[in-house]
Amino acid sequence: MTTRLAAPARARLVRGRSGERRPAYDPDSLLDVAVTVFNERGYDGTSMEQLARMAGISKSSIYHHVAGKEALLRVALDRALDALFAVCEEPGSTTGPAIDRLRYVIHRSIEVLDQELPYVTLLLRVRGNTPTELAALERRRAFDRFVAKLVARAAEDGDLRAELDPALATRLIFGMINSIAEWYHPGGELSVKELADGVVNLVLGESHQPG
Amino acid sequence: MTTRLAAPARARLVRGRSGERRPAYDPDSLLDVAVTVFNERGYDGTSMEQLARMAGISKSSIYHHVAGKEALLRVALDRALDALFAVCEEPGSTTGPAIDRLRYVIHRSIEVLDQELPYVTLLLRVRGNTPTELAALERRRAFDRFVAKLVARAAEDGDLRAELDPALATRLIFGMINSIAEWYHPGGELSVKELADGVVNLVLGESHQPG
DNA sequence: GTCTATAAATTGATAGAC
DNA sequence: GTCTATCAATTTATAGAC
Repeated sequence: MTTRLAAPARARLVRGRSGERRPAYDPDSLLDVAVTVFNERGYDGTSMEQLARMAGISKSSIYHHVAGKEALLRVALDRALDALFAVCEEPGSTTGPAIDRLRYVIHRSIEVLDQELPYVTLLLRVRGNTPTELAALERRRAFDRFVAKLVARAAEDGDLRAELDPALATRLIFGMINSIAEWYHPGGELSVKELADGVVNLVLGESHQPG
Repeated sequence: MTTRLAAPARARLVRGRSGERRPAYDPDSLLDVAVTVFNERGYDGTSMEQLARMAGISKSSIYHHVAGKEALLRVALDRALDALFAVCEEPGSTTGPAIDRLRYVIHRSIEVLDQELPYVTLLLRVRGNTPTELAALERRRAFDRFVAKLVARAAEDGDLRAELDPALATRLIFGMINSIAEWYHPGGELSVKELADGVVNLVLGESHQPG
């Protein structure tokens, strides 16, 4: 399945809603294209030439919008990481019993996956080949540590069904959550709520999220 | 963590156990090196030059052993897929109640992950950029279908704890299993048995594998 | 079975016109 | 903001000596 992106028309002048002409490409729409192609072919497997073809502009035009290929990657990865860390700041993640916080973070993480799927998918595939990728991996590890603490506290409270080492449980649970990016399609038959409830049900033995 | 592989000595003549001289490189040991580097930097992110440096031989020497970069990938992916399909043929996967077969396949899949970790890891990261990769993805889907049938039958028998759609359960469970490749180290503190029991415990609600 | 040298194509990125 | 033309470096792969 090769996604066909912007027809050349998209790169040309477009009529705005009041009829004015405006440039078709801002950095954001270019980012959308780039992330889609990166996810399809892998970051290293994508050339600027391919990127340009999919965006419907020439290779050199891309450099008018962004500093280079790695800058595109950095912005994309930060978008995913910012969304994940925002969840950690929400009241549901910082107040109440650890097991409830954990359920909340699992639910919200899956919602972030739904809302920012291409960006999170890209993040999950980063290997650490460049400074940009290493920085992203370090931020991702910080998120993992936040969740691991919740799991450990829920285990101390005796609220985890499975008798599992908390660190192992964290890895397995978030391994499951992250794997969703490989097949989930937002807006499809399976709703985010069904999906999140299913995961919580499977790993924590509860059917519904309170609230 | 940049793995340091073969010292140059490895590429030179080596004394066999009876003192005879023999060439240091056969296709198999080259494959081991290649798969390690592919997993570290990604297949597309690895050049033949880097491969040669890690193997301790020159770039052109590699072409004496294999047809090219993609041939190395194909052999590696087949090794992982052959190991997974072998599990499907084992008696534990083909006889008895579906829930027992499922438990068996989960256990054995994790054992394959342990025994063939670099090869399975590489398989799990394939994106479909080349004919070789597409063929591997198709074989992988065939394995998924085999497991999905077991989950569906176990659900029909009423033997699945979670009230989940079988296809969804399959994806979540094997998403969890596959994610193990991202952090697991064979021969470390966590044994394969503990790991497999932990996964089965978490998703099927059982602590031990019979047998 | 290894090497050096090199081919042929592709890569990320820049210069400068419109 | 887009383009063509181009660069320097890198990439996969081959030729041919030892």
